[in-house]
Amino acid sequence: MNLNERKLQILQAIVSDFIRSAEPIGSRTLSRKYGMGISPATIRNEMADLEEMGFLTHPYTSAGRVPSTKAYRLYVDALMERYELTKDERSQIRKQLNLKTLELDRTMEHAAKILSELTSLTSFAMTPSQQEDFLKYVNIISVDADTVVLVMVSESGKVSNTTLKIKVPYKEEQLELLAKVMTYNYKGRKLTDILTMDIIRNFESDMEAMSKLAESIMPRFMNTLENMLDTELHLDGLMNIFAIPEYNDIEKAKLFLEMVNKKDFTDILINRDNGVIITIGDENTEEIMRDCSLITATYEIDGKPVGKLGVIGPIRMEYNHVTSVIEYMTEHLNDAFLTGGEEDEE
Amino acid sequence: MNLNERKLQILQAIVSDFIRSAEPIGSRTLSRKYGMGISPATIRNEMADLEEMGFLTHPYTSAGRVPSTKAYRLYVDALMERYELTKDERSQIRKQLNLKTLELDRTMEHAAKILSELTSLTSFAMTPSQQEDFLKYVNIISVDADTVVLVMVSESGKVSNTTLKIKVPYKEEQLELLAKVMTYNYKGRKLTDILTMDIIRNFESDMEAMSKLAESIMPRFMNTLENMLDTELHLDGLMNIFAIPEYNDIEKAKLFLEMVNKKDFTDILINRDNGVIITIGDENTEEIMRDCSLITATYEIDGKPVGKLGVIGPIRMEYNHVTSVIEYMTEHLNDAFLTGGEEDEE
DNA sequence: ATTAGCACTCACTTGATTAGAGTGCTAACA
DNA sequence: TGTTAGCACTCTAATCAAGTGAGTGCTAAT
Repeated sequence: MNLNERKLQILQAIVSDFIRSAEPIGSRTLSRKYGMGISPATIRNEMADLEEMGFLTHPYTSAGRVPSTKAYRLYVDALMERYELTKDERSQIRKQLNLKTLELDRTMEHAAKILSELTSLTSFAMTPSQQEDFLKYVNIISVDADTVVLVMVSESGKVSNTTLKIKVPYKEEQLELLAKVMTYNYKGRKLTDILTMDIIRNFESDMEAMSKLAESIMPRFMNTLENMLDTELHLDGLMNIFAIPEYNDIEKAKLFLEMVNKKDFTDILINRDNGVIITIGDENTEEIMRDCSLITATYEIDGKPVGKLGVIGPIRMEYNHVTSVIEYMTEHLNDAFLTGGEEDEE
Repeated sequence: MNLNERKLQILQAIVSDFIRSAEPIGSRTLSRKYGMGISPATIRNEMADLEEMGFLTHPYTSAGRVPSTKAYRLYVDALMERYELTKDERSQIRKQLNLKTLELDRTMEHAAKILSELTSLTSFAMTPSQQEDFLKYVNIISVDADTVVLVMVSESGKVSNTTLKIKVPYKEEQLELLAKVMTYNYKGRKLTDILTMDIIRNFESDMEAMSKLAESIMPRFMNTLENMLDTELHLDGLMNIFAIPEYNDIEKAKLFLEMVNKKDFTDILINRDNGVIITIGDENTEEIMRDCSLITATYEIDGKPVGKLGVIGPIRMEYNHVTSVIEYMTEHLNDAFLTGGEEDEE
């Protein structure tokens, strides 16, 4: 038995109808709705075949048919027709991504927001991992008699700061000097290298006069450095889950929301391949995501893949629409980062 | 008709029972459970009185009684017995609040987390409004040929930074000088004043050589300054809502989650009085919060009330427990800020 | 190969019945 | 006069039976 043209047509109709309605669809309805010149009985026969081949299932004997993961996969790979973004959608994306700031964090926040608005799903955007980043500048600013702010800037422009109390007496000039020395020592080093460098010890002992001061600052310095390496995940459209019939069950909605808020979820995203990746239902290896579909895409800076964005929702999602939006967005993000916010003014 | 001792006792029993069980309670059950030596019939009579006085209601003729807002109010003001925190609870609070950092943001995040964990409710913590803050230091750091990071530190230790592209050519020394001039000009000024100062214009025209540079930086400087003035709200325990029977309805849970995520909610919190404030059900003026109770408290820095934290949940919440936790936390926060993170090490 | 016809299945709706918890009222009691 | 026992009554929630309708699978006719 093989998939002839008619079978594909029927399967296509079932999948796209089910994506819209979330209701199992029967032979009679299908025949009426998509009047393809064949009787319900014929459709029934074809459906039986498709079921045997694993593309359809039955919730119970006399319910309509429901597509299986395999059917969605075929649909995504071959059956679905490409969705052309409307003018409004395009302009909304361009407008919102038209970066006012070069700050990745805020841009990503925006990206997630647009994505969830356009797809009515839960979206996410990850800032890039900074593993390959270099330290650029360190400064220590005195705020108070015993309080200082430590500011670090990385090559990629990420800024991190931390406030701490100094328990040893110090002079402003000492801070300034220390900051200069730190900058001098660590400038151009990979953040990850600094964390493992012995240089810190040397440094501390070298500078007799300021060793106490350095001692009280270094642990926090390292700590903040570590934080700079963390990727950050922005979620948006969390509440969209409530509009989806599949999650019209309090328990399911809860599990979903807990899942995406867990750290595991970030890890899952980090470990996904680059490019636009769609995993449907039980194609997901993680047990908890078995009745979701996940679409992720990579965006690039200077042609290097650095962060990810995408959506997560029910298996029954509008794959064509969602992928179109995501593709358009990543292209536009890439551009935005390349041109470097040329349009930085009102 | 007035509230004699027995009526109060009965009311107290009803409220505390209902807080635990969420089920309307009848005379017979009450008599059995809290064996207060009077028969169900007598309790019924008293209940009828209490109902007439507006302390109890009936969901329908033959259901048990349910406390009204008025009853909760009386309960909170006079009836409930103080809850003593357990050793575990105390130590958990102290441990978690034992600030490793002096950063308000992170501390508040922690505070919200503890609060939601201990109360099983949705909690929040607000960073203080910076209206009374002063600018301390400005620096401009070159990251790239045409990219700079603007760093600002306020007296209170809040650090804000923003990255921007400079379209005019510049030298590192110019940046340094500009930063120095800006610091010199704005240091010690109230953030809000700087925003309205004419001084910017003067400054820009005074420094012929760098006016172009300044021009491209100033708008963003002002912008970031504005952001520094914003209060930030940390929410935690959002998912706790799903464990509460009152919100076992997908629609209600949704409304609740949307409410606390709206900006309005922050405004409501900002506008509340200082100290520990409890508003119960329809005591809340905001329509949307009519079937919630809100408990907020203020914490202080140097004896000055600056931020708020609290919980929001169903009217039927453990007021005694929650208020004890909140009180202990605010005290401890006050201390923590006063001593200034003395215990800043492992 | 396609289709009409038919018996059958199964979730869902509706209505009726019942059990149970609780109330309000009255009359008896201490 | 306050308290209590007794009783009729009310209302929800759970259970059950019957009916409805969309859908299926199979068979026989086209």
